[in-house]
Amino acid sequence: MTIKDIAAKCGVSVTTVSRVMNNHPYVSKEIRDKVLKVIEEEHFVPHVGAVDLVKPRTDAIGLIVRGTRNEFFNDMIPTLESAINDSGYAFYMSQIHTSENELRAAAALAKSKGLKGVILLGGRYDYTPEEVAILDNVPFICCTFTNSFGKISKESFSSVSIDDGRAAKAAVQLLIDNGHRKIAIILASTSDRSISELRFLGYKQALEENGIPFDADLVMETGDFSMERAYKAMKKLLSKKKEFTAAFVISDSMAVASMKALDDAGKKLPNDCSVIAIDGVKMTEYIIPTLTTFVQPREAMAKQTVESLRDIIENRSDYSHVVMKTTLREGGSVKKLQN
Amino acid sequence: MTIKDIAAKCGVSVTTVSRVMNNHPYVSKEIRDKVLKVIEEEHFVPHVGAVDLVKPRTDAIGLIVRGTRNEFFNDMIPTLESAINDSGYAFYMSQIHTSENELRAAAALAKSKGLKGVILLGGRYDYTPEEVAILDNVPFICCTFTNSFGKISKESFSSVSIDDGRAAKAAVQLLIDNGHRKIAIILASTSDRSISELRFLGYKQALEENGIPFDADLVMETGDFSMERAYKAMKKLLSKKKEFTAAFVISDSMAVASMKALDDAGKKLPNDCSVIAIDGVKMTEYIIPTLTTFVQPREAMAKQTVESLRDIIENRSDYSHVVMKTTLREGGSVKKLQN
DNA sequence: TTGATTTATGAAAACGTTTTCATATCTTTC
DNA sequence: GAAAGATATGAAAACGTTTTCATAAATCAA
Repeated sequence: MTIKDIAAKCGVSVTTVSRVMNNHPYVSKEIRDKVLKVIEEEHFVPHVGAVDLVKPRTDAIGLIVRGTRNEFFNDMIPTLESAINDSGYAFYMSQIHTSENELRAAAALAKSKGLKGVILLGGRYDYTPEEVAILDNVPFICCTFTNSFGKISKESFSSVSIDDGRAAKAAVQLLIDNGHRKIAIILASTSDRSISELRFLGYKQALEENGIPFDADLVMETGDFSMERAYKAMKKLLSKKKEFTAAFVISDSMAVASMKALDDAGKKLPNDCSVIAIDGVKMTEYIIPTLTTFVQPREAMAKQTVESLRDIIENRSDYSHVVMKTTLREGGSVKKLQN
Repeated sequence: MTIKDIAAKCGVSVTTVSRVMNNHPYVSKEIRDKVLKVIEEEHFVPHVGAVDLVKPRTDAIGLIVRGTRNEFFNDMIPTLESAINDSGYAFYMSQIHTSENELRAAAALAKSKGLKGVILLGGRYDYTPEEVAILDNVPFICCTFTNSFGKISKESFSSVSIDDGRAAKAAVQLLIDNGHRKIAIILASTSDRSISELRFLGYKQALEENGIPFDADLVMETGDFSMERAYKAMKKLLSKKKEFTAAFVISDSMAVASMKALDDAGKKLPNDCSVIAIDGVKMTEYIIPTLTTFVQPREAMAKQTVESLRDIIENRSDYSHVVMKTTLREGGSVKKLQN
């Protein structure tokens, strides 16, 4: 069923049908109504490929989501989509595995859909200008990663992120302020050029600034962000018989799993062990005890991301690197130590 | 940058370039290499619209997601995507608001992308053949809804679901078996032709079969599936000073929020009040106490959905209505009542 | 050698739309 | 009642690709 068939059924030309569909003037009411009726009857929907070929495309922004889905991504995606649609851009999304090259994927999406800009969710923090070159000057923004510790090359793309290092440092500092000195950390990796590593650096900085010696025995690397692994990591940590009064866990869901491991081992929360995290998963507001965590401002981050990207697309400004504030959400999982 | 430009740069015809890109034989190694090199250099990516126009499309299956995102949808979407890709179909997705007509959206997506079939996540349970007609014979499957209580019209589409009514009944029966007779229920709506209503019917059936009088005072309608509302609903229920020893909450996240409300009111879990739910949210396996819930087999449901849909597309069988088994995951939130 | 295959290449049609241009009819305006 | 403008319609070109058909060169079989 093509526009030709519709035209034939109505006894008019394809031009007229096209005009009706695109609300051009200069079509008599009589014909317009008839065409609309036939279109309705036949459930006719134009072939997007054909339209795409001939119409100057509507401006579109693409989103590349890298790695396995997690709660943060799942919150960000619809928010980004709305923000993009609200600014009159169309939205395309492509999900890729961690093993794929995200910039290559971005370039492919950009080219094939004629994108005006690309957002990357879940990349690294250290793209070089040479790597970004593949995008062929399509504006590119990285949502999630930070320039803390000067590890980012700022010349060829924008970013919106929280300051992972600073948030981690603040989280650990909060524990220290509450009298904790033996603080464990549970993270995915100490050296993957992403969130995990940055938060690890924040942890170490906080210890250092407070004159607390770093103890490698209190560092648990899980390899990923899963709850299973976090649970096991905490179990293993406990089995070491190494004393600690608090744990900084790099994500909320991992923190929940760690708390369960503590509870299963007979530890009372938060008395026997305090737990603090970074993220802001909704459900952790309702667990018992409520998780103390530094909340990433998801909605604001999504909006800022689209705004920053549009600034480049619409030539209002050059690359920018916006660092958003995390907010401490105090729950009941951190306890003041008396000694 | 089109295929023409590439051809010109290589001094060959567009035909040859096209052949290179589609791995046709009968291109000399010399030319093939040259073309590939230029394509690489120019970051050339073919215009999808043009390809779409002329190539017999790869078979594709579409997914319509209706309503606000929730944890169940977020789990199902990537699983469905993999299952679809694994069977060699391309995947398209479109998210719509509850206010939009899901069948109309499905029809539009199907037409414009030339879909072989459509999956609907989050619809109602009672589509009539007349409504489904808009799809113009594109196979259609509803994932999530059930035929319990004979409320489904089976003639014009397939479905994969859990038996919401039966699961709800089993959940309530479990509470009764543990000695509970004053059982509250927290749900979104008692009459919205979807999950909520079906689970409510299961609750009532269980009570009836055990000779327990139905008490409307123990029914709390929240209006949606949010944790905020569930929390408030439980608070309100508690303020009624109406005695109850257990609560059946229709979703895991709502159950978590209810448990928090109980805890905040000084009730000890599960001693002062047992809680049971249906869903199987990962995180509820790690909360304290672990939530007792009937787990929806997400992965299996996704696989079955794609399989059932392919059965129709590939003419192996007619419409089917598969009801998947939920599994009781016993946690610590249900307590045997001693009296 | 001849003719038949196989290999290699290009010209042009086709896909389903939109849009430009041309044309025809209908209103105005004087 | 003629010129000018507004309104209404259609023919055909254009978009970027794939594919069919034609043709040419190279290889093979006798």
